[in-house]
Parts: sequence; C-alpha cells; structure tokens
Amino acid sequence: MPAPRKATRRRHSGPTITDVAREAGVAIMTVSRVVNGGSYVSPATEKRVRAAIRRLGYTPNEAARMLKGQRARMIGLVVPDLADSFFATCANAVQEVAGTHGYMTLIVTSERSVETESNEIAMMAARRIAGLLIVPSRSGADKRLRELQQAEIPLVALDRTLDGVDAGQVIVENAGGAEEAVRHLIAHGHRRVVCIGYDAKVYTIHQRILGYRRAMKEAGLKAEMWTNLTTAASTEALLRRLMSEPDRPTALFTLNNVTTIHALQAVRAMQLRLPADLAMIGFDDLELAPLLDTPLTAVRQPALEMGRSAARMLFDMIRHYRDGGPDNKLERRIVLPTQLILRASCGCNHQSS
Amino acid sequence: MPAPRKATRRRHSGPTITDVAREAGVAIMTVSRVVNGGSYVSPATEKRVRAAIRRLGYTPNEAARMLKGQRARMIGLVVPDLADSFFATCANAVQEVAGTHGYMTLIVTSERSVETESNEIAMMAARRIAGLLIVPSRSGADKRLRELQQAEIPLVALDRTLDGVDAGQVIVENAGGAEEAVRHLIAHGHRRVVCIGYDAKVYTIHQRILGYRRAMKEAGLKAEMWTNLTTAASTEALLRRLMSEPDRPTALFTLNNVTTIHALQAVRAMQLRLPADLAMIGFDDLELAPLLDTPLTAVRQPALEMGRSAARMLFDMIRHYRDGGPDNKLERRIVLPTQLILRASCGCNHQSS
DNA sequence: TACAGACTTGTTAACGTTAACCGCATATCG
DNA sequence: CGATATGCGGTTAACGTTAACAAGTCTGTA
Repeated sequence: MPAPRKATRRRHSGPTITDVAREAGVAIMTVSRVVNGGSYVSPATEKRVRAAIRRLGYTPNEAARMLKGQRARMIGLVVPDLADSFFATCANAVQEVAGTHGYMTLIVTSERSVETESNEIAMMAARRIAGLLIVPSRSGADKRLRELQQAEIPLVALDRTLDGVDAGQVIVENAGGAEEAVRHLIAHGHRRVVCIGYDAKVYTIHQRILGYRRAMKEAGLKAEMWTNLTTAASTEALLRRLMSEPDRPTALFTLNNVTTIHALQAVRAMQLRLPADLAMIGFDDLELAPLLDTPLTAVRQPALEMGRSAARMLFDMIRHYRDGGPDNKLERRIVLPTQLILRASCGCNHQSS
Repeated sequence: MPAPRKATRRRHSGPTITDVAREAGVAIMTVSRVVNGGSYVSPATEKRVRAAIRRLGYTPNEAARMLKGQRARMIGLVVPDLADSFFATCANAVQEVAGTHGYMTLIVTSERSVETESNEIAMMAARRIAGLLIVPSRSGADKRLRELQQAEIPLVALDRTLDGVDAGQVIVENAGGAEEAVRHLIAHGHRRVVCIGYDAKVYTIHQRILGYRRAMKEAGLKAEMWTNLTTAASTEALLRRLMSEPDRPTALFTLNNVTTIHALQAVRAMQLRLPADLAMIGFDDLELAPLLDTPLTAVRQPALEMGRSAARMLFDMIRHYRDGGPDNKLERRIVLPTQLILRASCGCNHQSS
C-alpha cells in the first residue's frame, strides 16, 4: 500500500507558485521574477521555469497579487443599462482598451437607480479596482465616490458630468448637437417644434434642452418641453393631445433613445405620416433608423470613440497615480462632436442610409 | 513637534479589519465574526464593532477573503458581442440574479473569436471565479474550459451547446422555432423559401437549419441555404442574383439577427416590397421590428428568462459543489420555447405590434 | 460544591504572492 | 591588486482575512 500523500492537497485549485518552484527546482521568488519579468534571471533558469509552468498549467492567483499590490488589475464600469445600444457600444470600447493593458473590466448596471449605483460602487471598492469609469445617474457625486477618491482611485465620468470630485470627463456636444438639429427643423419652416424626453435632472438631457431653447429663442419661437415621459402610453397620450390642438405642432425633437422609440410607436399607432404630418429628429441614432417606415433623422453620438477616450484617459490617470509621474497636467476633459444624420423624417428627401 | 506616526500608513487604501478592531477595542477575529455573522458575539460588542465600522467606512478586502476562501464571490459571463441586444438582455438577467446572491458578474466579449474566448477564460480563471456562464463560440470545449472543469468550477452553456465537459445547458427550441416559422411561410402558399445566415458551424444556426429542412421536406419542397454571408454587401449581392432568376424565391427566412438586418437593408436598397415581392421571417426578434416599413414577423427568444435560468442553474451548481450537497441530480438541461410573433412581413395582415 | 454545557472573546497559522534585502559569483576599472 | 559594479538567486516578512483551536465567563443542575 502506498505511503500517504506528503502535502495535504487543498481542495482542487490550480497549481501555485510553490508547486512550480518545486517542479523547476528553484526558489519561489525566481518563479515570480520569470512571471513578472524585469529582473535578472539567467536564460537557462528561465527556460526551466517556463517549462514547469507549462507542464503544470500554472496561472498566477490574482487574489494574492492584488492583496500584495493593493490594487487589482481590473477597472470598473458603471452604466445605466446595458440593453441600450449606446452604452453597450461604450462598454465594448472600454473592454477593448482595458484588454490592451492586460486589465479586465467589471461592468455593472445601475438600472438608473441612485441607490443601486451606490451599492455597486461599494462592491467594486471591495474588489479594490484600479480605476472607475462611470455614467453617473446624478451629477452630484455619491458619498461612495468621494470615498473612492480618497483612496486615490482614479475616476472618469462618461457621457455625463460629475461634480464634487476630481474626475476626468468625456462628453459630447449635447447642447450644440441639439441646437443644430432644432435649427434644421426650423429651417424646414417649422414654427411649433416641441421637445419631449425623460428626466431633465440627468446632465445630458439638461444640456440638450439648453440647445433646443437656444435654437428656438434665436428664431423667436416659443420653447415647449415635456420631460416626464416614462412610458410609451404617456408619450402617446401627450402626442394625441398635442396633435388635436388647433395650431398643432409640426415638428418633434426627442431627447433620448427610449423616448424616440416611444414616439415612433405612438406615431405608428396614430397613423401619422412622417414628415408630412409631423417632422421628427431624435437625439442618439438607432441602428435600424435607416430602415424605418420613414428613415429617422438623428443626432449621432460617437459611442465607440467616447468609450475608447474615456478608457485611455483612465489608464493615463492610473499610470500617473502609480508612478507619481511627471506633473504634466493630463488632458482631463474631452468633448466630442455629434453629427446630424439627415434622413427623411425631418423633411429632407434623402434616399440613401 | 509631534511624534512620528506609530504605524506606517501604507499608501492610502481603505481601512482594514485591523483598524476597525483597534478602533472598537476588540480582537480582529471579533470584527470578522460581526461582519460574517453566524457566530456568538454579544450584542454590546456587536454594537461597538458596527459603530467602528461605520465611523471608519470599512469595507472588507475581497482579495484577502478570496485568498483564504479559494474562490471569489464573482461569476464570469462570456458572450460573443454585447452590442447584440439578445446577449445584452441575457447579461442584464444574469447580473440581476448574481446580485441577489451577493456576487458580481465579470462580463467579457469573445468577439466571436475562439482565440479571444480562450484568453478571456484564462484571465477569469486567474481571478478565481466561482462559476462560468458562457455562450460558446464552438461546441467543442476549449482546453481552458477543461482546466476549469478540473478545478471544479461549475460551468453553464448558454444559448449554445458545449461538448466534452460536464456543463449545464440552457437553450431554446431552435429547430422547432425555425420549423414553425417556415411552415407558416409555406402555409401562405410559398414554394421557394430560401434560408440565409452566417456560420453553420455555430450550434444555434445549425439547429435552425435543421428545422428549416424539416419543414421544407415535409411539404415536399427543396431546401436552399446560404450560410456564408458575413457582410451587408454579400447579402445584397446574393438577393439580387436570386431575385433575378426566372422562378425567383417568394419567401426568405433569415437565421440570425445580423443577417436579418443586412437582408432588410438589401430589401430597401432593391426597393422590394414586403411581403408582396418577398415574404420574410427572421429568427430573433428586434425591438424596432414592429416599427419597420413593413413590420417584421420574427421568432422571439426569451432572452431574459434564458439569462435568469442559466444564472440560477449556475448558483445551484456552485452551492452543490461547495456544500458537497445531497446527490439529488440537479436539473442540468433547460430547453425553452420560442414564440412566433406574427406581423406583416410574412403576409399576414397584422396591424397591431 | 463541582461540573457540564452554552456563550463570548482571543491567539495562531495559514492562503499565494511580491518588495526589500542579502549573499555570492564574475566582470570592470583605476 | 583591491574596489566597485553587475548578474543571479535565495530568504524573510508582509498584504487582510478567516478556520481551528484555546481559554475564559457565566448559568444551572446533580
């Protein structure tokens, strides 16, 4: 009968650095040096260690690394909703950049709730993330965020602003984009252009409204906004009411993705014809916009580029914090342009996509 | 002048359990007991400890916990592409379930590449995830997956099958759903129904083709499949060619989301009218399908429910592994039904969404 | 009074990794 | 030739947490 096992094998986990060291006949530290590079290891030793690593299928335990190094090779990303294609695209871009740095991305959804957002941030803090990208639900910085800041974890706000903490910022020309769109509608001869959406407390919506107001004021027209439309039903109810008024609106500007879709549904239900009965432009483009009954004119945001820029900025900040690098002020605020994509719904007789 | 600090404060990190213990005047272990519960701690002590925790804003260091406990409170999720609304919805559902268990979800995209997928799995393994949900790029289990299995990390395949490892499975009635859709087209009197899509090597596509073939065979019709359409251009080229043939097809069945969109773009470019010139049904419903020029009939998959079921199954498996629980065979394979949503593009004169 | 048992706290030793330091060779220089 | 650098590898001590055990304080009962 065989002798009992020498070492008690903890319930299966991968092999550890100790196993590799034994297998290669070197000290633990030597293995660590091979894995992390940068130190002096003779080619012969390195070869032996690498062979042992391959043989055993060793993977460094990130938990232990993190425990020593104080910080995980992981960044966090908080978005309101992954089902929204704009945020999904941002997430993809962030992951891509993080990957090139050897980092993973912990993506969570705040479900547009301040409370959920706060909890998620706490959980990420417990995971000792190296940095955080966030699409904040509110501009006022959460208490947790301030704690993160104190722990010297770099912060970048994506798509929306964040006050009260020292965070990087990547946003788009919300006001400018909206202004351009509304001007375009006015140029088509519309006088009563109404603007609908949800939650004026959100930074982006607020800015877009500003742009709308500017354009209307410039033309000497009266601004009309409804920003409490949460459901398709309420949106339809509003539109029905407006369209039955004597001097009914002839153009509609929708402030966000969800509202745009609700409005389109209402338009179909009411059997209105775009743009004859109602001209329309939406903020945030949709993949299927060109394929709609009447292709939808929209303000396109560079989602991919926003995600990439924000992630790059975050990694700059991480490096800067870690190395205590040179004091050259990093670019901390990036504002990207939007693009008005003309299609048929605004009254232009565009054929192509 | 003040005496030098007693303890060298490591460069800012949150307070540790030691700080809390000192603050509360108890042993470290007592704090641990309060945090984790389940042991005897007097109400008075507990109160003191909780107060200290709040005062200091202490959060347990997950890295250290993980290091002791061998496994993170984190599960992994690998999807091909987050921009695809089907997967995004699944991801949301998974996060929701994971949240109720106090776990976080590490979401990564494989970008439909076997190699990327493999790398991502390795990185997750290094993070010592407690379980993995995956939409596999290929049915044959990757080497990394087998390693995961050996490390006793539970595995659940989502949407597609996974051979060669002992994984749970949550899929839909791909063949059945496709068969029903094609039967429906045939019932409308169509004789030449062609089927297009991408990558017949993927399990779901393969199954849907099977369903298509069954329906065609049953009606004594000839099956015609093109499954190498990667771009919008190639899709349009194919359709132009087919539609110019003497006995041109009168109905089209698209096998996946992306191809459906490409086909719709082609149809618009060719100025075909649905369903008069060409009837059409797509596998996988689109949010905007009801709002298209001709509302699109589609086979809807219960994405939310799939994500939830898969996540629940994974947590059952995690509990089972951990507690070495009772041997009652867990449900390891769930097959959910699809639903044919009739709209106008198949020839039915449906008005509502 | 003594003693079992329940309750309450503390002590010790890991978990896997890396920073910091310590030697020992060998090479280079004044 | 001694002194100094450089290459290479090992030893030790953390990082923050928890399992396992030890050791006390009560309470009630034989």
